Amino acid sequence: MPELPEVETVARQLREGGARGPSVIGRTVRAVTVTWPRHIATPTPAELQARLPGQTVLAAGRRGKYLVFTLTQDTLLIHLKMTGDLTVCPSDQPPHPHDRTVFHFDDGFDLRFNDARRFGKVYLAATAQAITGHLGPEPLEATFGPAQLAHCLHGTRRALKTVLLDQTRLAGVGNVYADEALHRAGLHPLHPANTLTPAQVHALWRSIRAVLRLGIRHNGVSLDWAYRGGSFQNLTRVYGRTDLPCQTCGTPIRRLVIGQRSAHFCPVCQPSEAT
DNA sequence: TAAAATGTTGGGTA
DNA sequence: ATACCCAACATTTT
Repeated sequence: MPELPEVETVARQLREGGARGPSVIGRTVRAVTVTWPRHIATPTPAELQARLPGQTVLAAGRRGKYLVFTLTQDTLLIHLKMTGDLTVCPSDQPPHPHDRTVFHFDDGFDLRFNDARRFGKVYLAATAQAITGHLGPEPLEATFGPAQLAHCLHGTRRALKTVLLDQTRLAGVGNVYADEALHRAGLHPLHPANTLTPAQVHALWRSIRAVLRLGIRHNGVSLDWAYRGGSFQNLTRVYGRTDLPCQTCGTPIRRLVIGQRSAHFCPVCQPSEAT
């Protein structure tokens, strides 16, 4: 369940306690079970299992689509990729079918990383920066204004949709929220990124922030078995609505494949400028 | 059965 | 050197 609002929802729930179990803050790792070694991106599984015990969780947050846990010595980062989810529960609770990496705390609770597709990754590093240093700016930061978005779009003729998904240009936006933001801004997903007028950049900036905030308010998007607990899927205007009427103008929503990802848009509200 | 699904990365090509 | 495309990762669901 991977985009910024979904990751933000998980981070908040793990920090404050909630739908994913009690808070992780203040708990100390006793041991780590690794059932799928390739889940551990860095360091080696053995080294991770040696370094984590004894470290206490001091903070839980998010950078882009990475969950960031600040520990006593190191920083633990988790990327949920397509199907990952995290929950805190008593250690004696029976495991779920796709539990992969389990962090056992010394107080009888576990932090369980469930991941059907096994694309998720665990990182342990001295600083978060070592793992997230390549990411672009955070779209919801107070300092992220239209000028910062213009910089993200600068110097490439690639499709807007492709650039919005490029985490090194802008962190956190994924397939659902990119489509929704482009629809609200009235921009075609294939529009070349470096040809927007200042007014269009401003509209896109507002749309991105509005859509991400709305997603967070609704705890993200629930998609079948992969992620549960959110309701934003009921509010999408184009994503997953192929052939259904545009809620603005009634025209059937169309679907294109751009950069191996589906792009949903309204051909009337989001006209293609070129040719 | 074929197709598609929220994401990234690394290699090859132009 | 840079920009960009595409296969690969592994599983489930429709």
